[in-house]
Amino acid sequence: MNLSNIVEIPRPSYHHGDLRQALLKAAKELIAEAGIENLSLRKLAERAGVSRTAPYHHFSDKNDLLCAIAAEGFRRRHLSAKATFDNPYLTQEQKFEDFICGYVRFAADHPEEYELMFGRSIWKQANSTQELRDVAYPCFQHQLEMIRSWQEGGLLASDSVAGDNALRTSQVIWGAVHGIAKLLIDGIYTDAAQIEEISLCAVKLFIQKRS
Amino acid sequence: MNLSNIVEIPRPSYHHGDLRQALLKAAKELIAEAGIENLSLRKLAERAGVSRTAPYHHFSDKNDLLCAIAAEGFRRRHLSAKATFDNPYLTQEQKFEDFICGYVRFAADHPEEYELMFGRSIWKQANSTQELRDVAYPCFQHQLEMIRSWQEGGLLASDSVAGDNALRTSQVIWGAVHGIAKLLIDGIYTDAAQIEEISLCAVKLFIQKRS
DNA sequence: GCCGCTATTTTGACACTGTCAAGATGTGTT
DNA sequence: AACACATCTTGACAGTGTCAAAATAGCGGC
Repeated sequence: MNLSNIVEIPRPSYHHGDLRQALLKAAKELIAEAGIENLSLRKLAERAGVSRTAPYHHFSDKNDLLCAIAAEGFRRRHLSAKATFDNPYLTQEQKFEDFICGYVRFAADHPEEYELMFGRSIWKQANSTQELRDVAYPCFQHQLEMIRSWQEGGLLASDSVAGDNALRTSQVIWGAVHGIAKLLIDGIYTDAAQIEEISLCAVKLFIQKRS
Repeated sequence: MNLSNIVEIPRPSYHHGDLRQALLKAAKELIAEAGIENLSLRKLAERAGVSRTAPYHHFSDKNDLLCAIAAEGFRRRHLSAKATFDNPYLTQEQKFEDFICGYVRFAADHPEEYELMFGRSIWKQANSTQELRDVAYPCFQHQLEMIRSWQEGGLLASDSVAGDNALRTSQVIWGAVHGIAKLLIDGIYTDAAQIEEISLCAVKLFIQKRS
């Protein structure tokens, strides 16, 4: 009945032509150029060629916009991690190594986006959007499943500890890559040249030794 | 010659009576109350009972002030870590466990201060004060020495890896506690109730297994 | 083809921020 | 008493996030 669906346009949009998407794109550019703390809604609006308050009809808040960008980052990371883990041609060890190294490299390659994804502002005090949580939690969950599988495969230790073992192990290993990434990004006592060495050292430390 | 040194006052100070110290104190209070991102120099000045721009005669910058507070945090943490490590009545294992648990507990107990110490703003792009670096680097160095000692004592693995082994191991372990602390503080996939369990799990994962 | 409804955008305004320049005020030294 | 200097205040500026009200554009129905 609807004659206008010959060409599929997700949102015809009245004035601008999908301002929401344009804003997200411009925001990512600005963040890549000058960092998150230098992103202002006004500069963003200007780059999108639109007035200061126009963004407020597509995002309730600055926080809302940041969450949307962060959600994209989680989607990308999740897909990438899944691809490696589901690759049937890789051994357990290779998958684990790729998880560690891939995680740190992801953060090092997109420092500003990573900072946004895990910077405190969007998670602290219930600032996180429903959308962000819907995207991020499956990502966390997937990490947990991978760890559990590596434990069952004997690659990672699974001595009895208090509480859920796989969860605890997952939190520690995630903490490790997260911490390494953060220290790297902030340039504290490390620099980009050591990424690979540190990641591989982490792999060695975590893998169950067998003599 | 100087008659006024009967009572030692570090800085007699003209009007206020050591405003610098008062500002640091007030700043720590405000941060503890409302978080770092809600600290403004104007509110700070008001609480200290002083005009908006008065702080600029004691700190060149907002960043300068933040660095000064962070430096205090590093001093405290350094002393605490040193005390445990130098305690002759503790075994290697106890010291290592205390290092891991103590680190995470420190962050969990003073989340705002920890966020300040390792929040990106003061380290990124050469924002760090000379004072801050002078305090923080010995702190980092001490961590490295502890790790090296635990490796030599056989508590931690020291398989040959690329580059300086103790340094790499130290970066990984520090990364782990740092990451765990960050995830905890930001409330990502964990909460305070799991601190001890996670820390102990980390200890178990890192300690060299002997069968 | 015109009218109204609603989605979209703009203009104006407010309170707040960090920081600078210039002036005022107190303190110690000569 | 007079000067130099440390300290603090007032005024100002550009920038920020966000709200309220007005303007504009596109769609349906008549």
